[in-house]
Parts: sequence; structure tokens; C-alpha cells
Amino acid sequence: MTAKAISNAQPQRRVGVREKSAETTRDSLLMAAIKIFAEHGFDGGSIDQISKAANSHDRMIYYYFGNKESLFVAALEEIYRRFNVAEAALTLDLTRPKLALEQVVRFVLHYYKEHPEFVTLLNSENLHRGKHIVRSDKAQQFSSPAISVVDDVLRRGIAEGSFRATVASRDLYMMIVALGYFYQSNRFTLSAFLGENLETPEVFEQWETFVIDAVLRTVLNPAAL
Amino acid sequence: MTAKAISNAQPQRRVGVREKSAETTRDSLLMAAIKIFAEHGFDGGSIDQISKAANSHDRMIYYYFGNKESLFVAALEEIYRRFNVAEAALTLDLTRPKLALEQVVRFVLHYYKEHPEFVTLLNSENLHRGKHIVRSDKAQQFSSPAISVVDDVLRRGIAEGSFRATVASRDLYMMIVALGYFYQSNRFTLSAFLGENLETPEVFEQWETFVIDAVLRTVLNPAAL
Amino acid sequence: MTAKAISNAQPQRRVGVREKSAETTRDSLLMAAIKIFAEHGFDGGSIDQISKAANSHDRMIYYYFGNKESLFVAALEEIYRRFNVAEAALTLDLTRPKLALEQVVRFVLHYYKEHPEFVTLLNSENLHRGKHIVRSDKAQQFSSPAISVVDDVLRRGIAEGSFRATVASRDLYMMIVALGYFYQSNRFTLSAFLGENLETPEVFEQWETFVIDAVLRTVLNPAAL
Amino acid sequence: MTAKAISNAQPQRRVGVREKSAETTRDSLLMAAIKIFAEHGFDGGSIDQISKAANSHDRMIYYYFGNKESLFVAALEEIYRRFNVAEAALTLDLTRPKLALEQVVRFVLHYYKEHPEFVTLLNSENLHRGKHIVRSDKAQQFSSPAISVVDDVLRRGIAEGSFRATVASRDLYMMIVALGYFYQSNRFTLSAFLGENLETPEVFEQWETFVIDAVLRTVLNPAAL
DNA sequence: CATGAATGAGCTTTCATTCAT
DNA sequence: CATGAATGAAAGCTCATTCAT
Repeated sequence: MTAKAISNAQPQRRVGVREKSAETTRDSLLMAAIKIFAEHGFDGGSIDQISKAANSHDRMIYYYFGNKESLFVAALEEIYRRFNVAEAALTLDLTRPKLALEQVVRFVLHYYKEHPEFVTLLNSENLHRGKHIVRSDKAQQFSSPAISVVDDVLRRGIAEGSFRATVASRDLYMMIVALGYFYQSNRFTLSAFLGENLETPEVFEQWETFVIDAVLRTVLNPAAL
Repeated sequence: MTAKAISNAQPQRRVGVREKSAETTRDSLLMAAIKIFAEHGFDGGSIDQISKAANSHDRMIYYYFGNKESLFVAALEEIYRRFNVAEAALTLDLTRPKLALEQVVRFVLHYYKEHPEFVTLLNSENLHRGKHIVRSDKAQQFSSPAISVVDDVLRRGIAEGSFRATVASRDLYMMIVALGYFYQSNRFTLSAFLGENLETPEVFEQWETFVIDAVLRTVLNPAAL
Repeated sequence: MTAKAISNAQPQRRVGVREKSAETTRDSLLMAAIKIFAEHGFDGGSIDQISKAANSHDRMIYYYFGNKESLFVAALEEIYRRFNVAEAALTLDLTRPKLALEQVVRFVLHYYKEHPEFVTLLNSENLHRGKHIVRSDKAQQFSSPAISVVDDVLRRGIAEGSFRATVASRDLYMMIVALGYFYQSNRFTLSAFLGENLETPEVFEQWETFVIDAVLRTVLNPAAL
Repeated sequence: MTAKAISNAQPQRRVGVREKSAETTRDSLLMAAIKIFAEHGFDGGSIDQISKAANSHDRMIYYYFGNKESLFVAALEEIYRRFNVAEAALTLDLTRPKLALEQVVRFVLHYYKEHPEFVTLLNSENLHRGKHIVRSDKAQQFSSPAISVVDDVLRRGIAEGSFRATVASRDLYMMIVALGYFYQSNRFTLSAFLGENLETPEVFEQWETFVIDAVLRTVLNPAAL
């Protein structure tokens, strides 16, 4: 699937090359679905909005995806795929575990910031108690890469002696993700309640520094601090 | 629950002897709104569902709250009020900052676990970019108690010498909340991806222990570890 | 009923003098009804709009008028009463029938222009095939003064010899009213179709001159032209 | 009725063999809209009434027209189109201007009598201050034919010497239309007030005779009377 | 004299979806 | 491969009106 190739798919009508046309329509519907579901949630986003955003028709969604739920599942799978692609491109210097861990934290925080649809789609899915994702065959395989990256770094640090041996990679992974996710997910209510706009670069950087510090202090042997 | 304290009670009247008083109708609509909005979000929850859950009628919601959005705002205000009430009941031993901080973490994690509506309502509000809460006059005052509790503990620990002086109370507050919130908010997708059910007591306790540890390591002077 | 005394009846709450209070509420509801029904018609105007415009409550309309239809009848009667009051104040020089007829035309055209509610309420009533006005005991008595004025002038002119004897006063009355009413009633669609704004004073005056001319030419003996 | 000529037919398609073609559905909705709006006005006529009168469903109105207002605009355009079609079929003997003018008056008065929907729809539109018609691209072009017919006759009469040169065609047009329109539009309240049923053929004919006389006396040179 | 509470039916509009080519 | 047409249910909301004090 060539996701990047289809943004602004306005003139997809009468494309000329017959074989490409189908893929283009399907893809632009999927892109539109991600956008609309991210903005309005599963319930708030309508089939009509999506098909219009894709310069297509309601009927095409049923043609390609069957129904609204399956379209949502496809959207979820697509954003996870993208996350994994981005993460795979992350090259860590495992010989320096502390630095590598810092890189992981930075990557996660920036990815969430630059891909708010990732956060809102997952929120929508959790509101529905994960009922869509369990229908996906690909669910399990999505998470493993992410957690294994953390696991790799953690093992190296322990082997090296700078990291504490009692930290579970699952907990460390969840900690990093939680601190990145929450900031993005709740930035509107937080901004209102704290009286401080969390969307300014300065506040974000301050948070990033704090999170790196907190993660390292959690993981490092006191001697290595 | 002290109904009189509830906000926006426009139609004031003598309570009288009537079986189903106005106070009851308004309150049961609000309780139902919290329940339904928590389960289905703002878009997914319908006026009809709510009025039926409250054994009342659609029309009454408009009579007491004006429209769906104002009802949602009232629901948000109510759950924040409840959180603050619960937090106010928390008695901390400020002479022992480390223990007090642990108590705060435990309180937050348990409150989120036992009040999932708090999490889902806030998620729904953030999906709408905080547009409802900015309409609330009470927004600002809600957060201050929560963050000031953390601030108090932090100051004491710093004064005592056991806590590092460079930690911002806002960051510490957000860290605690993030680690509690995320676990609850994303437990369904996390369970699916990790292949492990996060709703079992054992996993929760393990997480709680980890969070306490992480928070303390972030805050404590290395010497005090 | 002191209709003129109640415009801007905002501070009618806690009026002090007990007896006046009721009349004030009833009157302000009636004034509001005329305004709202005139602007939105019988169907388009709501009980709620009216009671709010009168700084009162829905319930009061039922208290004073019984239901929406009776309120509309009361509004119709009131505007007819006002028209007759205004017409009664018209002093004609019957010794000069031609001039008197011109005065009648001017009066009618200006009354419609300055009382658009008269026109829109009657239109609304005609849309309902006059079903409300037939319920009014006062209906018949309303028209007689108006037509008798025209009749008086016409008789004088005929007696004098300047008017043609074959003109029926009913037709003459309808002609005058039609030319005044239509201009006001249809000014929006006419303006759109003619591409000329009929609400400017110049265009109105031009029309007035034309109507006077047309009426006189219809009535006068050719010799008297 | 030539359905293809109707405006705004967005969903174009092959007519096919289906029993209830789209053309039929759209048209019957439009016919029903004219009927219902004419009977109850814009506010009084409901989408439900219209769709049922057309043996169709609410949803189809939104499919073909978008919303209630656009349906009303389409109805307005259609009745104007019909009027113009009828007028175009009117063949006048311009060599005899006096007779031609009489024909125009007769045509207008009869058209209004036989098409009461024309009157009530325009009244409804004027109640809304012409807000719908200004949205129509076709507004301007509708009136020109009507007024140009009057203009043609008037010019001929002036050229011939029988008509006065100082009469404006716009005023003459408005006079004719006003006298026809008002009789039809206000026949219910007029009947009530005059105590005389304006719907009987005799009274109508008497009025027609009077109007022809009034119009001619307004236009003719005294010498030609 | 006035009001707060309640009601059921109706409103316009949008929903996800299927039919028939 | 794609489309125009159609559908029934439900959405949020407003309607005129009555109850009970």
C-alpha cells in the first residue's frame, strides 16, 4: 500500500490507468477515514463525511470495506503499521544504553505529537472496550516490535551494569508510552485546568526533559546517576 | 451526594412534598448522563438513552440543561467536583513526605480504577478539543486542589532534604496522573497488544508498585534512595 | 385597553400597584403576540417566543388567552381596533370630494407602510382561510367604518356631479386597499423581480402619486378630469 | 408538464425502464411541496406531509433537494416558471392596444384565481422577507417577461395615441397584478368583513369588469374614453 | 395571580445501510 | 468498477399544552 502517494487525491476521477484507479479510491477512503475518525471518533465520524473527504461516495465504502466497523479496523491497522514503519527506521546505538533509552523516549514523544490521529483513534477504540481491534488478525503482531525495542535496550543496560535488573520491560514500555500519550491525549483539558497552554514548543520541551530524566532515574542504578 | 452543591441549578424552587421532586429529576438525569456519556462518549451517548436511564423524558433534559452540550458540561463539572471531594478526604502525613507521596500515587491510581467514568468523560472532552470545558466558569478552580496537594508534599520533601529541589510540581503532578490515567484509559488496546489482561488485580498491583517506585526515584535525592 | 402605554414593558415585575399588574402582563403578552405573529406568521411564531418577548412565561398565555388560536384572534382584533382608531381620527373635507378621496388614499397607503404587522397578520389569517376571524364576534363591526368612509366620499362626489354614478363603493374601497396592501405585502418579491428596491421613499412616493391618479381617473367623470 | 426543464435537477441519470423512476420521485415531491406549502405556508407545511403526499419518504426530499428551504426555493421557481409558460401562450392583438390590455387584465385575474398556490407561496415568501428567492439565480429572469408584455401593449397604445404617455409600465404592471392578487389573497378576511362571499362567480365577474374599467380609465387619454 | 414541573407528539435532519442495475 | 436510488430508524430539539400547587 502506498499511503504516502495519495495525499491530496482530488483528481482521482478518470485516472486513465485502469488498474490504479481502484487502489486509489480505496486508499483515499482509508486516509479520509483516519482523518475523520481521528477528529470525531468512531461515533462522531460519519460515513458521509468520510466519503466526501475522499471525493468519493458512501457506496464505495461498502464496496471496499463492507461496513463502518471494518473501515475503522482498517484505519486502526493502518496507523499501527505506520507507527511500526517509523519505529523500524529508528537506529539506536545499543552500545550506549542510556543514550539509546533517551532516543526511544524522544521518538515516542515526538511521534505522538506529530501524529495526533494515533492517539485519538486509540482513545476511540478504548471507549469501545477494544471491540474492534480484537477482530483484527494483525493486532498481536503490531505491539511486539515496539516493546521489543525497549526490551533490547533494557537488556543491554542491565548487561552493562548501568541499569537496574529488577525493571520489567513491559512496565518501562508502558511508562514511556503513558508519559508521551497522556500529554498529547489530554492536552486540552490539562491546558484548561493548569491555565497553561501545553501546545507551545517550550512547554513540550520542558516536559520532554522531565520525562527523559524520570525514565532514566527509574531505570539507572543509583550509582550510575 | 450533596445535590444542592451541584452547579447551574437554574430552576430553583421549594422542595415540597411531591414524590418525584424536581431535585430528584434533575439529579437522576445528571447521574444518567455521567453513566451514558462515560460508556459511549459524547457522540455515542444519546439524549434518549440518558433520559430513559433516568426514568424520565427527553424533554426534561432540555428543561433542566438546555441542550446536550450543556448537559455534558454539567456532567464534567460533577465528576471533577467528586474527584475533589474524594481528594479533600485524603489525609496525608506531611511529616513523612516520602510516605505521603506514595499515598498520593495510590489514591490517584485507585481513584481512576474505581471511577472509569472520570477517564472516559475526559477523553471524550479532549476529542472535542476541550470545547465544552472552556464554557465552564468552574474549570480553573477544579484543578488547583489536585495540583496543590502534590505541591505541598513536594515542598515538604525538599525542605526536609529528601526530595530533589529541581522537580517542578506541575511535572510531578502530570507524571502521577499520566501513569494512572493511561493504564485505565488504554487498558483494552494494551491488553490486546501485550497479550495480557490489565484488569486483573495482580497486574494492577504490579503496576502500582512500579509507579510508586518510579515516582519516588524521580523525586528522591539519590542519597535517600 | 391602554395599548400605547405598554411598549417596552421590561420592568413589569414587582409593579407595586396590584390591580394594574394583571392588565400589564396581559397587554404585554398581546403586544408581543402581534409582533411575533407579524414577523413569523401564526405557524412560525411560537408561544415560547411570545412569552419571552413579553418578559413573561408560557403559562401566562394560557392563563389569559386559553390557547394559541385565541391569542391570535385577540391579536387580529387588536390590530383592527387600532386601524379603526386611526381612521376615526381622519378628518375629511367632504365638501371637496376629490380632495377627500385623495386623503383617503394617502391615509391607507401610509397606514400600511407604517403598520406592516397589519399586513402580515392578515396574510397569515388568509393562509388559514379566515378560520380564526370567523370565531371573532367583533369581525363584522370592524370593516364597516372603513368602507363607510369611502361610501360617504363617493356619495358626495356623485351628488356634486364630479364622480361617476356607476362606481360601487365596495369596488372603490377594494381598489384603494388592494393598491396599498399589495405594495406593502409583496415588496420583497417585487423588489427582487423588478430589480428595484420598493422600500425607498422615492419609489413609494412615485407609487402614491400613481395610485391617487388611478383612483381619481376611475371615479371622476371624464369631464372633471 | 415538462419535467426536464425543471431547475436544479442535480442527480442526472438515464431514465431507464424502472417503474418509479427518479424523475418521477423528484417531480412528485416537488408537486407535493407546491401543494402543501401553498396550503400551509413554509412554516406550516411539514416535510413529513410533503413526502407522504408524494407517496415517498422524508429522506428523499433531502436526497433530491438538500433541505426544506431549498425545496421551497424549487417550488417558488416552479410556479414562476409555470406562470411564464402560461403567459407565453397568451396571444395578444397588439394592433388593438385597448383590447390587448383588457386581455392582459383578464389573464392575470384568471390566472390568480385558478392558481391560488401562486398567491399563497408568494405570501409565504414575503413573510420571510424574500430570503429564499434571493438565493435563486433565476429570480430576475422570472419577472421580465411579465412586465415586458405590459410594456409592449403600453408602447403600442401610446404610439397609436389612445394611451397617455405619462404612465410608467412598472406602475401599470403593479396595478394590474395588485388588483388581481389582493382579491385572491385576501378573499377570506374580505368576505368576513364585507359580509359577502368573494368566491362566487358573480362577484368575481363584477370585480373583473371593474378592474378592466379602472385600468383602462387610468391609461386611456380622456378623449379615447 | 403566578409558577415550576411535566408531557407526548411533532419537528427537520442525519444515520448506516441495501437495492438494482 | 461504479453509481444513482431508496430506506427505516434514530438523532437532537421544539411544539403547544396540562398538572399541581
